[in-house]
Amino acid sequence: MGRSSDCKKGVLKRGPWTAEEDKILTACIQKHGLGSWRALPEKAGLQRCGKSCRLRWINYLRPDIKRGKFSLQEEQTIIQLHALLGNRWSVMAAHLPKRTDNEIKNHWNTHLKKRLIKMGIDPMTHKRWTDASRFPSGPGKNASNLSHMAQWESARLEAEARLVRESKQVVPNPNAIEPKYQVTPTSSQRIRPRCLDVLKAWQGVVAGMFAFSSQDLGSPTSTLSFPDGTVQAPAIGLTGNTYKDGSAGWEETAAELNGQNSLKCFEKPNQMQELEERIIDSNIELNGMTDSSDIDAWFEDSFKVGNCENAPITNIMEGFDSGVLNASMGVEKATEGCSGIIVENSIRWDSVLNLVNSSPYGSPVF
DNA sequence: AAGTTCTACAACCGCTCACCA
DNA sequence: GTGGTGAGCGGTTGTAGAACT
Repeated sequence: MGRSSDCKKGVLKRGPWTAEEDKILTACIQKHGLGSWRALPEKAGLQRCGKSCRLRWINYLRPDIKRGKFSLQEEQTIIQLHALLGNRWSVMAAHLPKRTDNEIKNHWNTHLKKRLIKMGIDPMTHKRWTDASRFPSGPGKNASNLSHMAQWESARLEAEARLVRESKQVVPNPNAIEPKYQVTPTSSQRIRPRCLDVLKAWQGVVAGMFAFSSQDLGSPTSTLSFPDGTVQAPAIGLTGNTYKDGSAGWEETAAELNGQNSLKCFEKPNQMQELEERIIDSNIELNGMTDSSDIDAWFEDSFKVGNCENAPITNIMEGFDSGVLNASMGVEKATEGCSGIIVENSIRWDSVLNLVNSSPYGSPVF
């Protein structure tokens, strides 16, 4: 199907937006709310197509956008999400509060992708180009992983489909803008899940791979320290977090855990309750790095060869039981897998790479 | 100082999907 | 069931400014 771009019709203005146009567009949206993008330019008196207005608003003018440099946490999250999701920028944006898909996409293409290439890592597969021996390639392991991956993918698709179904009944605002700008979506507006909860579950599982020692102060990766000290998990899209500039982040994500749509993929409510309580009670800790050379060094160091003898991937995947995502089990097993080891950055990133290698990326659904 | 190349990112384009008549 | 329409998504392009020669 498809249709021709309405931007081509007539003599509509194109190219960079002027401050005056921004002002007009913002004023119009403040006055009338978000309705039909197609009708908006005429309403506002702008010589732009609706599509252009939408893009300008979503990527630049929207009040809830955080601009500026990406934090290390954000970069880590992007890399991990990219490994899991591929180029699904909008889904990634849902996991990076106040960042737009366009911004994430640009940052990936201009920064992260290049850094990975520089380090000899294929940004598409997230595998090293050279040292293939580092990845177990025995048929048995592969078959095992594939089987688990199939389970995981099945569960993921099921949960995603369910969320989409449910989101059609509940009507959240898809734009996550300040209340004063919010409008009730029309029936024709598609409601997309703000955040795929199954990803949280995945991240919960992934969290088990990063049972960092509190002694590991050299890393900028934030960690969660649970009161009972049994499980530590990174704050990767899963929990509250604090950026190095002091601003709080991820509250929204944490808050979502309390929401009615949260973590429906967990069939056992007590598992989620436990996780939820731990998140709420957790102390967020961030080891900040401010110097860019430190950051580069860390980034490179993060991908240096290391090894965790008790490779957690298989264990984690075993946490999936017939499509039921048993995050708790995954965390425990993974934690156990590397217990007693002072986990260094290299090992941590090895885990990321290992995870990536076991991720369903590249399958038709991704 | 001038010309060239590189980089970052805003904006556009074409496609797909969901909704509706 | 079918086709038109609006909106969203991801890939790509255009361009301004920075860095380099």
